[in-house]
Amino acid sequence: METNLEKNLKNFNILQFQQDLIDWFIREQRILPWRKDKDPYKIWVSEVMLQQTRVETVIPYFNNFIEKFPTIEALANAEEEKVLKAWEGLGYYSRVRNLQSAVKEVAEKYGGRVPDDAKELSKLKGVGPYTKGAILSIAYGIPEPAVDGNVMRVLSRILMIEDDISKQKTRKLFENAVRELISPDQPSEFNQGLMELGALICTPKSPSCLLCPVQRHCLAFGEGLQDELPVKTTKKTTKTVVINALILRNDTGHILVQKRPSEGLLANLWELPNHEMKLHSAQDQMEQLKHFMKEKYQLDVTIENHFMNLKHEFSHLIWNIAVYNGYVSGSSAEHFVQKENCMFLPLEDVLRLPFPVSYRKILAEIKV
DNA sequence: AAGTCGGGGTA
DNA sequence: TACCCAGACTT
Repeated sequence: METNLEKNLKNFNILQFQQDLIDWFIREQRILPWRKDKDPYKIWVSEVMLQQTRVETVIPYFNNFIEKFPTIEALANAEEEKVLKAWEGLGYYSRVRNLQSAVKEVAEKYGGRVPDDAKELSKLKGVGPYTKGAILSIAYGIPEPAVDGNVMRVLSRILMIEDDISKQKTRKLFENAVRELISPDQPSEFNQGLMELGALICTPKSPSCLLCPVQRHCLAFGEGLQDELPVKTTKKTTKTVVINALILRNDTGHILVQKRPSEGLLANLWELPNHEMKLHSAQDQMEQLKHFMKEKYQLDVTIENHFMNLKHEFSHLIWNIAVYNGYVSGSSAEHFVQKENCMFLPLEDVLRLPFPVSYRKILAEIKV
């Protein structure tokens, strides 16, 4: 039984397509910091940073990260807190915790050399099908598919593939397509060419087909259907959570901060003491906050005033944060025990810790 | 297969 | 607003 993909590849000039794509990429590619050499470690770092993140956003983070952690050994031996600080603001923080964990494994098991084997790469934390293929093809010149969102969009148009790209299994279909198309001699340029084309020409909306170097190969353009592809179903459920947060000072003006749990949302980042508002409560917000501080920290706090409100949107969640100022007197605070994940610190020390963007915006408003 | 996990740029 | 971005992991 002939598949749809096989049918559409039948009259497809693969060699000419490779040459048109690769020639264009070599001619038009952007100058990017991770393209300066083929150090597998740097390629790896860049690929992890680029997951669900735009190139322009990544550039300064990449430069700073490589400056601080220039080698496998440097990252393997770094404190997690320093590593998270270098990732602060980039989002998806489990990426960098997985990266450091995997780098430690490479240092121990492979003598600090990034594996060039698909199975060994797949065992590393945070290295999925895309990142594995990107490292193999870009750093080692091995013809493996590296299918990301760009590649699925580009190839869905070129090959008229109408499968839903939001489905997990569809990626395998595109990997098979790439295996048919990829240049065995220049897999790095081929894979990067597909992604660069998706970023610069074959964009999600209003693709620049008149400028496209592979226009003559594109089945969707031939039919005028480029705007109908790719097929992607969307689902979005964003619930809103109301949060009370407290800037709590003690007699010396130090501020209470705590470290978030090691799993889940914003794992291992720091935050101000806070709790989720119970709606329909008889207590008002300030009463709930005072009660919460007594229950969790055994602190008798005085809420002074409302400081600011902040709305922070995640992909699937919205935080409405109401921030208050408060203080705790020495007599009430004297029994408080500083712990490594919960302590009073002077503001200058607080600012050295890694915070989510939402809390960093609050801290930025605090004067002295 | 569906849900979780950030943040910012763009139309 | 509603996508979308050089995805991976958990359930």
